[in-house]
Amino acid sequence: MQITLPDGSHKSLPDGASGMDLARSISEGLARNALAVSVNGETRDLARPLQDGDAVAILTFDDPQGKMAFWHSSAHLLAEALEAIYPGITLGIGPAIENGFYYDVDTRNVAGAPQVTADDLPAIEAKMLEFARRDEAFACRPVPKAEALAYFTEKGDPYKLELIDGLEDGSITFYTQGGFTDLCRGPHIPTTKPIKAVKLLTIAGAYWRGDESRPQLTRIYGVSFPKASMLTEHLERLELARQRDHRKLGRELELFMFSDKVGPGLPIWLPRGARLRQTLVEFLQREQTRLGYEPVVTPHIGRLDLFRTSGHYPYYSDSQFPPMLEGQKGPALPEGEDPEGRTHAETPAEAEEHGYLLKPMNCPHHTQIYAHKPRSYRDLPVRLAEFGTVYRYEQSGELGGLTRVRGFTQDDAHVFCRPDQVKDEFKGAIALTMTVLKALDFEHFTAQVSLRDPANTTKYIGGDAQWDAAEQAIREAAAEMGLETVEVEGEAAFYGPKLDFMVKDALGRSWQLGTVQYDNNLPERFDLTYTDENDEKQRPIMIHRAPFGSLERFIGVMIEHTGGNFPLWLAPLQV
RNA sequence: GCUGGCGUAGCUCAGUUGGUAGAGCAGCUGAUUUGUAAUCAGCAGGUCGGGGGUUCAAGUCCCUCCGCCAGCUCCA
Repeated sequence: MQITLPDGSHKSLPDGASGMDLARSISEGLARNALAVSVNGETRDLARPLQDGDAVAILTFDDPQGKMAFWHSSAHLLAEALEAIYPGITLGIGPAIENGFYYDVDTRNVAGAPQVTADDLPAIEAKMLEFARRDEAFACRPVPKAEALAYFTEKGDPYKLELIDGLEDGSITFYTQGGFTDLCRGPHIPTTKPIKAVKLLTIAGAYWRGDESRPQLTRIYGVSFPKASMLTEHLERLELARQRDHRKLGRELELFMFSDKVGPGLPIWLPRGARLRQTLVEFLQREQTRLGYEPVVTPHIGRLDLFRTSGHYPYYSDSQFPPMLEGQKGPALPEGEDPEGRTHAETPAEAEEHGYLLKPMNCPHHTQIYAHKPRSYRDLPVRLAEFGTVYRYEQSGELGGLTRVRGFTQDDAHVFCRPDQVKDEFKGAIALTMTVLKALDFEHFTAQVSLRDPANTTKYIGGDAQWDAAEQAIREAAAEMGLETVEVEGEAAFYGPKLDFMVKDALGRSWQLGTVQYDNNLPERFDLTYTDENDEKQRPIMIHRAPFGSLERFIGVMIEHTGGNFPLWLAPLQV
């Protein structure tokens, strides 16, 4: 049969040839830089014979699908090399990711139970390249479930068995290259040959299936390219990114510091950093004043009762600094979970405790400002803004630079409004956030709408109708502001859906900056009301919003975004 | 919190098989006034993250805390 390729050239294949055959023939030199083919847009399951009318595309490394197939194939190559060097090693999963690939492995059953360390990586790379040069095909074959189980039982690989257990019989495929066979859906490049340059970058622990209670595997991260020069460029880009790391620039530009004596995750602003920060604050304050926000100021601590009412104490004790108790110290907190995934319910002894808590957020305080006098529907929306410093006891392993800290200042505001004002308030908050990002030259950010988990609606408070309305209001507000969003189910807070702005740092890690959140929980808990036009009490909706998110994280990301070359109006050191 | 790596002057680093700490830059003093970070000379600066142990002797070995980094888990 005659295949017409996208570049207009023709290729003869025997009748009944499959997509795999085509891929194989292309890799033999028909098309330059070809890595893979897709048939009708699909890169998997190419075993089917090609038919007239099939749309065939040749994928190169520049095509996202081609790149993914390339990296995924590199992950298999990594596994093959590891098996060769560490006989008896057991394998978890090995996918392609945004910037390369990884494989999770367990060396417990290897003779001597060696740890794979960074020193071992060059030898593994060498082995991968050695295998790659053999030009082995990535051969796909469907396997009945029973046979798949038998294969990995024989091989002694519990992780693969667990994976197969969760698969439908008939949907299982194996990929084999050389002497290595893996459970895999594909897609892969036709042969190992194009993998010309490999760099294994880091090694880290990762829980099996992301579950803290399961064994921790060794995860080996790497990248690979079809040309050595591409790897060199990639590594140079990584190095440039490291030069922009805000922790490095923050020290060199004398913007902020940390002190072991003060404590981990507690940034200290140096004169230049404080000046920069102050300029940002003044900028946002001006914008907010124009938009009808009213500044308020509240203390850094509050009574335990305030946080009992808000629900933050003691449920989230794990992520808070311990309370300052008056009188006797309270009992140790018991283990346990409640349906909302909170740490534990309050014991009678704890309910008797009196004392104060460093505020983990500003909202409970702000509810008291709203509640200090009767509110009319004519007063709404009430917009209370505060640059409020909050304290959260983040896990030690999570701290890093300015992007994840234990004490930080939110450019917080809470809007108390009527249900019919929700959409407009979201629009206002989105507009403000976009204004801020634009003023600071952030062009590339994403926005995520976090919705309920449809599979588990019981953990959310409030009725379906209210949720539907809130989710719809956010969607419409974003659409009307021209904001492109990605919707993610199951990411909503238990008290309401939210909209988050995300940006990436120098190392490609995604951070949430600005946020707009719908809340029907705190108004209920604090029994907030307003009087409507019929002289009846109504419950306001509360909207939390922070265009920067936190000053610390925002400035951290901004340092990396600008490489320290701030817009002139922000530069702390002027000529 | 977990796995792994790391922790020597303000910064970047060197310190060989354990024998009582070095360099460059920055700083200070003096000289030089010279066309784009990087002139010359001199000086100062470290209880080698903290504590404990082994040893005649520890930056170097062991234990234990603390902190930093990568990833995982988490992120109200």
